[in-house]
Amino acid sequence: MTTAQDLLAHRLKKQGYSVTATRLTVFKALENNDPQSMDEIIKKVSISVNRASVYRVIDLFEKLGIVQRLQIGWKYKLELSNEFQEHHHHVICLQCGKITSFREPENLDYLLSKIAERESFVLKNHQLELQGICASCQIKT
Amino acid sequence: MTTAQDLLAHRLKKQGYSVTATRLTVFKALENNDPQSMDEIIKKVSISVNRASVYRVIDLFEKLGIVQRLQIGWKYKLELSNEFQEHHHHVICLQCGKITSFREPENLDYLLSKIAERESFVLKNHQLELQGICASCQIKT
DNA sequence: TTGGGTGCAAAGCGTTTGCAATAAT
DNA sequence: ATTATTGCAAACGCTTTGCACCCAA
Repeated sequence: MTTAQDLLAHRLKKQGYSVTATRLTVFKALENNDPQSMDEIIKKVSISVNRASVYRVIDLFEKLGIVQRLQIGWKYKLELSNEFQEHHHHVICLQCGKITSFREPENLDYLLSKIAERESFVLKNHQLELQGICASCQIKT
Repeated sequence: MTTAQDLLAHRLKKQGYSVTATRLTVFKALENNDPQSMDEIIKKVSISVNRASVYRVIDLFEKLGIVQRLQIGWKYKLELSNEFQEHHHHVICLQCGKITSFREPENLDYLLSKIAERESFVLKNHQLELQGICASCQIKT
């Protein structure tokens, strides 16, 4: 069985980067988690990893397509990319900031391929983000 | 005939804000333009408007739903929101950064309303952004 | 062994803020 | 006249960088 961490190690080596404790630690902080702010990640690993290194690791991970950033209101958050967890989208509550994930809607791919074709683009990636008011915030007011 | 600037003035007054030269200037810098970085806007109006004021105006505009921000790679860009120019989405070329707009795809609203319902969210807004390689960059390589 | 990776502290840069001057209603 | 708005310059906070040390291959 291949774990996500094996996949990470393989990916790093393939691109000529070392598999280090620092990189594994940051990866674990991201694994199986909702999108997190840089600050949350830094706090989570701060016992063993320096702030500057977190930035460097995230930079590298993004360059290698291991993490992706997501705009949540004014700030961005980070999460593992599609290869490391199933491709999905988000609904964000405008009131409490709660983030819920949902799977790729069925017809979306077809919809997007048509658009890309019309615009003469070769499609590489896409984001679909929804904002609204979540169930519990609807009750509150 | 009602121009976009009339609409802006009306919107400001309705919410209890003054219609000032500064706000009009920033608005004009945004009008009929592709998404711009904060820096581009600042440069464009710098003869008459101070940097700090641009930030304050953009803040206000965003709070009032007049502008929206858009994540383009690492940085964000700003453009007028749906009320001031037709609701639309973007395709961004990963190679040259060119941004092309396209209209709301036909079935998208229905698709999204179903998702929102399933997640018990009241839908308020959404973004759909595509990334790919544009026609002229496809030729280059 | 040796070149990439990391910690540390300092620098950089986009953004925000306090305050006095100015303009809008 | 009164209150909101703006310019200015300083402060702030997130992010990046230079350098010496350390560790993976």
